[in-house]
Amino acid sequence: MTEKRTRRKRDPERTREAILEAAREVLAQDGKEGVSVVEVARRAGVNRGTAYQHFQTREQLIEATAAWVSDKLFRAVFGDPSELDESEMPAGAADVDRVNDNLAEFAMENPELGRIWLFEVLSNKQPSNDPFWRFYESSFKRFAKTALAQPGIDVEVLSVLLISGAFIWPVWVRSHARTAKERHQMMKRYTREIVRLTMHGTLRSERYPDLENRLGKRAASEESKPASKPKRARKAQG
Amino acid sequence: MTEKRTRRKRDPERTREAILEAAREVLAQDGKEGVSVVEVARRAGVNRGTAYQHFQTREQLIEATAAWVSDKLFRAVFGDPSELDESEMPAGAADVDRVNDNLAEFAMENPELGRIWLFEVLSNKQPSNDPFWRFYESSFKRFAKTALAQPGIDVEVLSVLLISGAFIWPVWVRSHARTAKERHQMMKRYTREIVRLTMHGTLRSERYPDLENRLGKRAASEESKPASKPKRARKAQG
DNA sequence: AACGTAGTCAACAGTGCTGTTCATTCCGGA
DNA sequence: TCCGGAATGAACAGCACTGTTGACTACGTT
Repeated sequence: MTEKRTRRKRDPERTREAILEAAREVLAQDGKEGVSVVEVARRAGVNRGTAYQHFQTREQLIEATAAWVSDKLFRAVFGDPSELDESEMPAGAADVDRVNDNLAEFAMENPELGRIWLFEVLSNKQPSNDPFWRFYESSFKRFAKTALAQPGIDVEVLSVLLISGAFIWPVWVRSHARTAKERHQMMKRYTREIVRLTMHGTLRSERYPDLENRLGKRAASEESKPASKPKRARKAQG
Repeated sequence: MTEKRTRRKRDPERTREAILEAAREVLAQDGKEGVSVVEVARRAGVNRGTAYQHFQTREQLIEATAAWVSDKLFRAVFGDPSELDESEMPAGAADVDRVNDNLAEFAMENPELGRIWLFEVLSNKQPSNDPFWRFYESSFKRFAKTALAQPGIDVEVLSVLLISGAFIWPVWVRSHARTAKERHQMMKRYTREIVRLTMHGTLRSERYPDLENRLGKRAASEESKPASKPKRARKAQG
């Protein structure tokens, strides 16, 4: 049962990768506090001592893993960071659309990776420091300024919404999408709904003059009740 | 420095609550694997032995905490579960709107609670078993069937999107919203953008016949390339 | 005033992890 | 062929936590 030692081929880089890969797994499964060097080494099929040769401490291992994940994500969605010049980036709807497609695809193919990244970013004090997130938001911002976009978009809110959704959809869906084909279908469903939503929303707006009013008075609204108890949903103007 | 014992007033219920409250904190901060009975007791200002009197094992403590959070969420958004009869629930747009408002408010007032709940649910094999999530989705489903809704909505995708967003927005925003007033403003920004999005989307749809086409062929689309490498965003049809 | 019990305290064995050290093996490139 | 370094293995002290026990203390109720 002890499926023991085949001594690892001597190849520092691959070994390092193997350790990071295992760390990624554990991180995805048990979260930051659940990562132990013992467990990571075990999964990587590597001696604990070896792990300590590559990463001085547990903290550094976790950090390196997070950075590694972040980099993978950025590259998958935007390509090589070194060839990127933000000032000359296009901002058409098709670009935004393509970014969202890339994102959805990456998230669907790497559910755990996405989850790790999201949780990790959100547990920082300054989530907006993450390169991917900054880049995503700023490209959206450029688009929102064009005449092609609807007026009055709150880019920050929308970015949070779309990024969160892209990463959480695959996690949600993983129970009923095991094959590549199924994953592809689920990815399509997601991107399609995003397109539909961005094109038409969910309400037939002509029927809701009162909601339109609510949009009128912008965030400035302070007078309204501070509200605390759940306002029970009652019969509508249907 | 040792801010020692003031022996706790004898009140089992409050003590239990205090422990759950502390467990919630730790859970929010360090995740499931980060919860230790020692730390929880410490934060609750309670002897470790006392914690073990209320919860037999660490596992049970965590479980109880998760259940407690889930219940709080449901009540905050939908009210008392016992008075709820799904068959006679209304499904107007105003109801959906109100549910989203309640959700946004709760999430904004309890960022950690929301985060815990979301992560906890997503780490289950069958996330859709969660009462809140089921209820949310089914009420949305009823709405989508009415003539007030846009046609072709993918309710499941949209539910994931909106629930995720509602919980993650506060986490995202917490760094720049410390006072109740700021939180309220942030909450308003969020709900406003959701209303705007559901009313108008983000694109001026009349300008994008090709995207419209993409909506035409439904999820059935299989012929398209399996796609793996990031399609670099290039100049659009602007 | 007395009893039952919530809460405190200290000690214990057991477990699993961290970080370190040292000896050993063996691979690959010079 | 030989040497440096990659990888293994084992051992160690130290720490933090789990669960359990037994003795204690003070509070609230009856």
